[in-house]
Amino acid sequence: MRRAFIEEIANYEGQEVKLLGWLFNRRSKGKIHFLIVRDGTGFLQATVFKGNVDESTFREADHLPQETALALTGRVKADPRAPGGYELEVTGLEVISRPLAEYPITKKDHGIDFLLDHRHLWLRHRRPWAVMRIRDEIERATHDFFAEQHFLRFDAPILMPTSVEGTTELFEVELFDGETAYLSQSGQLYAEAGALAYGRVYTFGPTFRAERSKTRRHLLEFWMVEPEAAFMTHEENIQLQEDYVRFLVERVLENRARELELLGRDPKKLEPAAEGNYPRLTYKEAIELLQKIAPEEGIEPVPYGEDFGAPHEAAISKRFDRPVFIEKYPAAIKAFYMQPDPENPELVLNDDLLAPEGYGEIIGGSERIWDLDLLKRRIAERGLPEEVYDWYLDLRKFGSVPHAGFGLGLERTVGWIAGLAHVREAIPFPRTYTRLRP
RNA sequence: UCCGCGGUAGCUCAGCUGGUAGAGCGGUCGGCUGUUAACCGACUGGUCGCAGGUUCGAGUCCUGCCCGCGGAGCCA
Repeated sequence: MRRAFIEEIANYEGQEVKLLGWLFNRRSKGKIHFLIVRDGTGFLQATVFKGNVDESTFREADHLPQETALALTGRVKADPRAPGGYELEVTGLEVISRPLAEYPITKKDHGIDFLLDHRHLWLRHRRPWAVMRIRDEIERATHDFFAEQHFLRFDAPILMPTSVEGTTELFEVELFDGETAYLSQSGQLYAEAGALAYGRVYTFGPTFRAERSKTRRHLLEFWMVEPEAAFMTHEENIQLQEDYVRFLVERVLENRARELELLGRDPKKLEPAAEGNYPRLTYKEAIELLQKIAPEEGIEPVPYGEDFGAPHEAAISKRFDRPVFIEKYPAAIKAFYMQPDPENPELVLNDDLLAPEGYGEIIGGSERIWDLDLLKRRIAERGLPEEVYDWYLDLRKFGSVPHAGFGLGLERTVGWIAGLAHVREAIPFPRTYTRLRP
């Protein structure tokens, strides 16, 4: 008999199949027991009728605890009364293992703290299931997109000798003989080496920030996609970002509609982002917009020359139905490696992409300085130690070309697309300021 | 680090002006041939975050501490 996966159960209508999974919920109506079974690819209602199975199996089916591991056999039936439209009419039931204790996650409400304490089990439930399937789709779409665009997957190291930008706090790791290394906060500098070696590369890996952040947008450990391309200009960089984000949203709408529905995420809110034509504001225009809307939004306007806070980003992104670019920030408030704007050297050729509905920044990108002398000058101006950038400066000595790239925060992107209230649900085991376990 | 809120049964919570701690869910048993977080009945359940204080008496009032949640800053 064929083993069926719930994801494809419609293909087996009328056939006898075998299902391997776990008991998720159980309801009984006396002579019919309804078993809700999950197999990882989905959730399916199985019906056990008195008379279809022997007496002892029928009795046992009414007493199985949640999370019993099961092998079921039966016929697949279409039935409008079944959630999802299909169910399994059970003819054989084998218990593979029984829970050894009372399962802690019940059908009713739980607080977020309790659920995160039991994250290893909570992952089995519907909501995390839907989120992880959306995350998987976004990761897969990322690889598909960049492969089509001639990008090489290029893995950056995680142990680093020093900070990339010299600003954010780093986690220290002790190596041998008391030497200190740091966990990567960005793979960008290495991606630049990759871009000059292979033309177009992207990194996809974990990133660490030792900040005492306690917000819905921050994790200590998160995943970042960092494409970097030789000969790419600021304009092309922005176009690439739009094409990429648009592709991600399209793919989720196409392949994960059921998961979005389960999460209560209205796909109509995502459709504009799948169309493209993302609006563009310069930093200066964004400051002016904030001055105009600050009173009605109940926020303080930002003086020219300062960076936006989270409430400002939210206020701007709320004005648009799709992601919005903000470009050309003052060089003074941005990283040392960003290329000056030829039209105004006080500005840099950078951009942030803000997700709509107040989800905030999901991308930060820029054209990089490719002139050796200018880069050295910027390193000196920021008081950064030139010797730790020796290999990075080499990239400007040998065949230097204009190049650009960006970083996309995976959990923030998943959070926005899935409509989550907090990024901690966008990763299997979130690491936050107050949580290291499980 | 700062601001705000909270900690009572395995879970989610109620507990008023101080008077011997309660509901729903879960679990167990029973009933029901179409349930949708099924429903109905019975049974099961407590170091009221910790320490000290006021009081005849503290879950409730006071002081200190611990832990968590939400937000800010930082950023993706």
